Amino acid sequence: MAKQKQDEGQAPKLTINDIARMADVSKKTVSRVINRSPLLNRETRDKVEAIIRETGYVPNPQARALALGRNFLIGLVYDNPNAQMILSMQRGILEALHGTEFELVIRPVDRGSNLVMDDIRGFVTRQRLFGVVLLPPMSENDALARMLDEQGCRYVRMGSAVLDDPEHMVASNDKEAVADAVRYLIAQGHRRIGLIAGPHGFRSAQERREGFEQALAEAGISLPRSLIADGQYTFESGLSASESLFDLTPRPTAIFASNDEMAAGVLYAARMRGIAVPEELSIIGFDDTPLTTRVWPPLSTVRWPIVAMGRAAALKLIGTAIGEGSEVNEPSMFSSTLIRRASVAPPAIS
Amino acid sequence: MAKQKQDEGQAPKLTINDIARMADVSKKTVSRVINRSPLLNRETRDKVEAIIRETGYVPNPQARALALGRNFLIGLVYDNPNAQMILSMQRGILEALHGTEFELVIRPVDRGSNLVMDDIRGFVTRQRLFGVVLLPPMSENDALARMLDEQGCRYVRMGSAVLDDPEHMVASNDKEAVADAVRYLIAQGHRRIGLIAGPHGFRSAQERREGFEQALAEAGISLPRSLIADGQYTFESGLSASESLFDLTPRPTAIFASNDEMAAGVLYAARMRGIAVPEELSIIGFDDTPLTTRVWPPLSTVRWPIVAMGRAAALKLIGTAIGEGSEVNEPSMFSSTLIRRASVAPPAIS
DNA sequence: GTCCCATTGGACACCGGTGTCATGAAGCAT
DNA sequence: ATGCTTCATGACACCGGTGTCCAATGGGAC
Repeated sequence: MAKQKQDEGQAPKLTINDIARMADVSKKTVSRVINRSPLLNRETRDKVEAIIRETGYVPNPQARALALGRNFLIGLVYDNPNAQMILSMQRGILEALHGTEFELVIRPVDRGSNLVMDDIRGFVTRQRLFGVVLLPPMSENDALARMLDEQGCRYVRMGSAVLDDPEHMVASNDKEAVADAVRYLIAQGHRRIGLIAGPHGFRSAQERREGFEQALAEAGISLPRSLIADGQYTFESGLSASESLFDLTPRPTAIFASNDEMAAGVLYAARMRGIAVPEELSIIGFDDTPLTTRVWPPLSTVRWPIVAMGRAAALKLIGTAIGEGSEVNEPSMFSSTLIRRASVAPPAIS
Repeated sequence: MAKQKQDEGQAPKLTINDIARMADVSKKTVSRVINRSPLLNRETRDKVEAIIRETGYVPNPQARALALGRNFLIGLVYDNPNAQMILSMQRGILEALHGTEFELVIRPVDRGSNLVMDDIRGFVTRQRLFGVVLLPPMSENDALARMLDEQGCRYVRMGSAVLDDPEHMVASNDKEAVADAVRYLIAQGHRRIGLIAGPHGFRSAQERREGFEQALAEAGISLPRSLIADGQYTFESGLSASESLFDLTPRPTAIFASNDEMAAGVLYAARMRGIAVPEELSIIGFDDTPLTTRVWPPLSTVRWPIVAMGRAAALKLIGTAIGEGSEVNEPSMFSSTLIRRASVAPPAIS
């Protein structure tokens, strides 16, 4: 059977012992070469390195992990409808991991389920993950953070929130960014501005709402409750939330949606009602997903540096591992910026 | 230092020896319990299981992998602009992996680079992956398949292609699905139908093109070369490809774009030119991404069962591992279906 | 009562690396 | 020439599981 496998042409896996034998040194010496130990004769090192290169030997990561008592797997935990965001995050994390021996293991979870906690616990303990990155809304769960601490699993939370714990948090200044966006609407002449808020319990939703309210307050514009509609960060919720805003008299001349999916919903709803964008209605979203440039007119939005934040999160995690005494100097707070596109114009003279 | 770590409240990791001591049996017996060995006294089993449950003991996967000579990591290799597709694929794979001890490790690669091959080789050998799922266009690389064979790494390719190797392939019938879509356009009365093809070298692009040509041939409609424009599966390429089709006289009354991104590009281009969709131009895309329902009018498209295909791919991979003699019976060929939305209408009477 | 077999559990080596410590050789001062 | 330190290397145990093989136990057939 074993022989048969060989016959299938599979390369027989080399071990450190094979290399040691070929180089006529002890396995420990080979181990020293692999780990760049400084107390090695240059000659010996070269000899062993040559053989490693020739044979294409790669140390077994499982054995290494076992001996070292830690492994090289980073987990990404998410529950989020925004595919583009998650993929960008994955990309950022992987950029940071590139060239290291870390790999990224992913785990989408179902926030709706009561078993999330157990699910994640199983995830980190079963594989003994080195660390995890938590995406919203998981990152807002403090019990989860405690559990990870207990399990001895490092973590970094991604959030659009206050920076209560820089070591474990990478955040963007959503509040200020939204305030900027709304100031822009006000500068264009809008006074009746609707908000489609994100789900209750999401810190990002709350931050964005506060930014919205702040900008209006600054300008001395009153904000009747009716101008705030609840959304769920989904296209459909944006669609139905707009309906209620459209029914108001007078109708708002601009709407800020707490994410792009909902902004697209607003645009779609406007189209169905025959409301011209941007002439009769200005729209601003949040996230700068590709969707914003696919629809007509392209949507103004707030862009946050997802990839850079993912990279920073990963570096925070592994920094403590590879950090040679140097502190982790990754920035923890990132700035979002307003992207101006054709979905905003001054309100029609009324 | 070690003590300090304890003080931080990290749960001390239990080993099989701890459990053995507590249960007053040998470690091998504990191992037997874990692996559900059938030749165990019921009493002993219960006793050990109780202790495992109480203590929350989880076997160290690295040690397990080392002893077993194989690990429990599945890789997903992709290079693809379609975020939604990749995420759906991840979801399908993870559904299949759920409840097993396998985890999913992801690796986006840059097809443009000459180092793709080395990159992937490094990926599978460094981590000694159990197997990988290859997404297009990686799945079309036969040299890659050979390399994986050599490395002793199982693989399953996802493709929209002929089923040359059911054991290693999960495919959808793109050709027939596209032919159906085009037949639908013909049935609506269209005779001048443009094609925006996918990138050269992509099997999916070729399949879709063949389906397109086949439907026209069936209907006895000639296809001048000018009605075929090249695209790159990106929104921008769809945009510019449409320009050349719009410049034709007479202008095509319908366009089939080989994916949704490009179809969205067509729609956008039409909007800029003031061409009404669907009155003056019908559009059909491919993939059924959420984008299709966000734009106006919603795009007709071809839906393929991504999640199910991902699940099938993963089951194929691990089936050989957990398969207790039972052959892997996952279907290898999946059907795509035409989704009719508002972007198609009979051509204007001309 | 004896023998044999089936059942159950344990001792031991092993997977492929790493840490600890000892050993031998070389370099230097005395 | 001797004694000491320094450097390079190797022997060996260990990480936490699993496979092999053998011993002990108990029950049934004779």
